[in-house]
Amino acid sequence: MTAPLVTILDDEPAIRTMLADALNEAGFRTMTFGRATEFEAALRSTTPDVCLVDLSLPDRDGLSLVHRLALEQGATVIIISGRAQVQDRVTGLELGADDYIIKPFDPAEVVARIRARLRRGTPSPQSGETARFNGWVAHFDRYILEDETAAETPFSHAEGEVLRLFLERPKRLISRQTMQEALGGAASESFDRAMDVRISRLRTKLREDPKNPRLIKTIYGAGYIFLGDVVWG
Amino acid sequence: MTAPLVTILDDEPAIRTMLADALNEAGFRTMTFGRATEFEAALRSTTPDVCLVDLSLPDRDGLSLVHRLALEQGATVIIISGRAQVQDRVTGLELGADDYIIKPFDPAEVVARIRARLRRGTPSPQSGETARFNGWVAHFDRYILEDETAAETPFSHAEGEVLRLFLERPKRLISRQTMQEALGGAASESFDRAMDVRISRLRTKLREDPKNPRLIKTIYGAGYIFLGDVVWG
DNA sequence: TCCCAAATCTTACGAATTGTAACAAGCGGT
DNA sequence: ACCGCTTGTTACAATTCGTAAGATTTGGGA
Repeated sequence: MTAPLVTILDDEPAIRTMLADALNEAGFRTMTFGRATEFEAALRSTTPDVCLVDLSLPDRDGLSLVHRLALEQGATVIIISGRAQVQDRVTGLELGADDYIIKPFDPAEVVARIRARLRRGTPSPQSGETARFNGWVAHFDRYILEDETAAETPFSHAEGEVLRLFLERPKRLISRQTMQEALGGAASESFDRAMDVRISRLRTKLREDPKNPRLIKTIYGAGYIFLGDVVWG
Repeated sequence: MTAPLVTILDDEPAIRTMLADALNEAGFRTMTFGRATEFEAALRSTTPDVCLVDLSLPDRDGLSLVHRLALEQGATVIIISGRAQVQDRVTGLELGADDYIIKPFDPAEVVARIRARLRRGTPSPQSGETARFNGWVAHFDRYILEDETAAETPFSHAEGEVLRLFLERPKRLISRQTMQEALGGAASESFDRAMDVRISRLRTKLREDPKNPRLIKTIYGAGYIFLGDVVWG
């Protein structure tokens, strides 16, 4: 568990050292750059956990750099800028920045904001065609569930909807209401055991022990939680 | 693929409607609350994607609410506050908030910041899942209590709420009052043996000797004290 | 020490919620 | 039309959890 690496890209040396000092003090590793080209060169051999980027760079348009970093590389980007207009902040964030800090700033806040980003862990896999979880592989393109012995169990469309919902929000409470909406959407109000039946059938295919389900937990009066460790792809 | 749900908790109606309008305009679903108790009640049946919380609430300390939301429920929390000191922002972020926006704010920026959070995907609660104490391991993610022989005893949601409360404040008096509020939040009203029953059932699962409880001790006329040596993680 | 009222514990019961087997309707293929 | 599969509906079983009420404990006063 090495310390997270934070890169600092700013053309003012004073700001670079101020940030680097504060971050080192807080237990991070740091790398500083005065020009975008240096920074980009370094990116080829390192993957920072968080990139601090000043928008006013001499050699390159900061925003397009942010865009590339965030969208193409999936990096966590925090903009530091002297431009304080709301519109600047909005466009910065929309181009993919994770946060936008205005100069002058307090290093303590920068540290706190970096920590807040890191707490959430890095990127998030988005849903695709297959997902692995706890020995199972779900193939949504083939409507097949595969166990660790490669035995295949087909699942239906309705079951797949429920399963996908669970796999997209693992370890979070999914309320009955949101599940209703996500599925048929038709709010047939109180008389809807349909959802329960779908879940029951899915549980059977996942070979859940009715007395002690390990993957799909019921929270009485609230909803369900899917407890698998999901990896999409 | 329903629109993300954003909850707004603020005691000023003008701000609530301003935010709700902007967010609806931007394509989000919204729910607004003027008091923390209402909000907490709603949380039992819904899981918002992002929670906007104003720190200056009439009926509860906003920071502790943020802490609970962020750490225990793993929710994405954005603080909106009139307190502009750096120290306020740092503590807010350190307590688990994902962002901190200062009043007065521009709704467009709020929208942009919410989008930035959602882009990263909604995280699942990572920390605060298990706690060890006196030979037991409580798995809050699985709703299971494990003894030293690895035998598993499931516990219900209501029991888990009580257990979590104890494990968070070990060796400190927890008054009946605070326990009531921490649990259902339901008004202290008149007859509330419900809490006693929850505790009784929890004691049974922890195999407490009724004559001589070692973990959950009753302080006559005051409340309870949990005596275990708790290690979280 | 003994007694009593308040506080707390426990047990039983029931309303609400959830699980699931069985049946029926719908749909596509033969 | 028949068959097999999917999926909703219904009916009933199982679970959760609060309420009620009697049992037990506590602490103070006689």
